[in-house]
Amino acid sequence: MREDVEVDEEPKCFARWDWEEQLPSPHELTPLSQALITPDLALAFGIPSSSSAPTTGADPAPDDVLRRPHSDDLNGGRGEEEPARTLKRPRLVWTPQLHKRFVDAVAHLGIKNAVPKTIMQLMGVDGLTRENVASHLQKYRIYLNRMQVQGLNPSPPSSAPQPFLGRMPVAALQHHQHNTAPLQQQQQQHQYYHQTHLGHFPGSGPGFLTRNMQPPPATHRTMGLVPGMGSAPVPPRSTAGAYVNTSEWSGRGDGGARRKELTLFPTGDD
DNA sequence: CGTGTAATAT
DNA sequence: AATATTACAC
Repeated sequence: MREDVEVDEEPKCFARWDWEEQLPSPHELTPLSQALITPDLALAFGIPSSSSAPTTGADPAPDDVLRRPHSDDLNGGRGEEEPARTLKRPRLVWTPQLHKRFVDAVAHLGIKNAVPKTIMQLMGVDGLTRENVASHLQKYRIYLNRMQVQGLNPSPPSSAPQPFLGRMPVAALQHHQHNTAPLQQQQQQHQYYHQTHLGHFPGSGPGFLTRNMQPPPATHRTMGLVPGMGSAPVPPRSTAGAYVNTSEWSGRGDGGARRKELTLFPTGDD
């Protein structure tokens, strides 16, 4: 009597995420998304507060970057193209830069006020969902607790504190420290994506950076940096770009479980 | 409806 | 292993 337990295979309906096609009109989305942040705070973080884009005519047509070059049909020109709107996004890769922004946001909000939605808004990284932040926040809290307990615990045996993301030099246990960073301004949300099947890069040992290193050389523009300007102020915040990468978890004995990952690039000063 | 937490899934 | 997803309580 053995019931064959059917493991629901994940439908091959990924390969695209409509978040680049169906959304990013900053003024189109629900206005309540940005109402929870005080303009002061938003300004400090360089978040585009509402639809004010008085950028001195720097980006008249932001949509072109968002459009998907139809030339990416590695499919051969057939098959899946309208798999409904139930597409799964690739897993988010929490790069140190992205995590930095997360920690910054949490630190500036104060642990008490740091809730997923607000954190997400403060981070100002588009493509980032509330679930992403919530999941990360959960892990982050566990990490903070570990550190607290560890400090109060006489655990003598050389037990090195387990890092959060490889290294986590940032302590955000303190409450709101008002830090008004002299940010200049921001620009529109420019998403740069690049689909690739790079597998993994060589030359990396065990560690979280095994798979999220620098993006392929094709993905390092539209970072909002002023071209060769010594007086270039702070690079505009919000989103710099994103790319998709296929990586694997356990490369040995597991059969190579590969999945798509989404790596977002916040413009980091770090 | 949004959040916190634990359990579970991929 | 790192994230996602779910279930449930609040």
